[in-house]
Amino acid sequence: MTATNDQHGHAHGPADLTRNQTLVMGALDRAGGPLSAYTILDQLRDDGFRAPLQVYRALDKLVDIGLVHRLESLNAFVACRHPGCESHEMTAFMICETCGQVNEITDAGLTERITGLARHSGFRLSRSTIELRGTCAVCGKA
Amino acid sequence: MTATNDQHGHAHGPADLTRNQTLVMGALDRAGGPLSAYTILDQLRDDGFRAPLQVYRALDKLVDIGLVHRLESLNAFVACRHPGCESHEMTAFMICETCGQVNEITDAGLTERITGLARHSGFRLSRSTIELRGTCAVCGKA
DNA sequence: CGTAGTTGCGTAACGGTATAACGTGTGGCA
DNA sequence: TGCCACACGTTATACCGTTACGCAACTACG
Repeated sequence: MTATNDQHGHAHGPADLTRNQTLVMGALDRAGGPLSAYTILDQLRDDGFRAPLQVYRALDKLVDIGLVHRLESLNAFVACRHPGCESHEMTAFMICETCGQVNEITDAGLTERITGLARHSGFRLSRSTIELRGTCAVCGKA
Repeated sequence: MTATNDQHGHAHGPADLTRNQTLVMGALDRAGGPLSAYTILDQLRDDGFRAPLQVYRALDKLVDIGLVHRLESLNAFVACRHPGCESHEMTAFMICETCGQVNEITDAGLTERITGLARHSGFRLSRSTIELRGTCAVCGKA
């Protein structure tokens, strides 16, 4: 296990993950695409994971930190492509229904349009889910 | 138009719903807001509904026709506010986390922005999920 | 020191969401 | 007549997520 994942550490920073959080993050990084919580659980049996809650607790924290996104339309989770960036509240995803590839995008114009719509209605925005389904360029060629 | 899907006879138009579909649609209309499939099931026990599949089959069809939307972030379903309009592939929802009110909106600028993003990536769009969470104007005043 | 508060962890049990697999009946049509 | 497509009913099961409980470790503070 990596040296910096610890319960006793006090570093502020994204590297400040517990063992379970590190394991879940690793599973998502290895996958390079969306995984369901139960798939993650299965992949971490050998590391001592036994119950869904171990996965969900880690995921909750990782989403909170901004290292992971939840895809509502898939009931799945995916590692953030550009962690460290800010606007995790307004991220859009293009999900290819053929190959399963997920493309994460943040577009200033889109963000502006949506915040404008909300403001216009007097709606105070806390988070947004924007998931586009279809066929990616590669699969579309076939 | 190939088939009538009404076992009792007449064959025209969007009002061409089966008994189960009509009952489910009625439940959603009465509610005036999102309902989970199991809530619908409970409400239709007296009409002979006994199993989730009866609800899900009706919902699938209603969503297909465009009379009902699915809210992915709530695992719930809501009657379309303006049935008959076309762009059901690009509808956005503002969901108040305080009162549960759902506001359905279609904005030409937003639609254009998103189709533009997709086109730019060579992504062929089939459907979209746009769900904004937050606090509505009424609840925000309190 | 002791005690209380906080956080993460492990386990069991459960509840909510959705589908698979099977069989029935009906109407349309070659 | 046989075949097909469609809606329906029922049982069982899979998948997703949470509640509730208790334990251990660290922190803060008197």
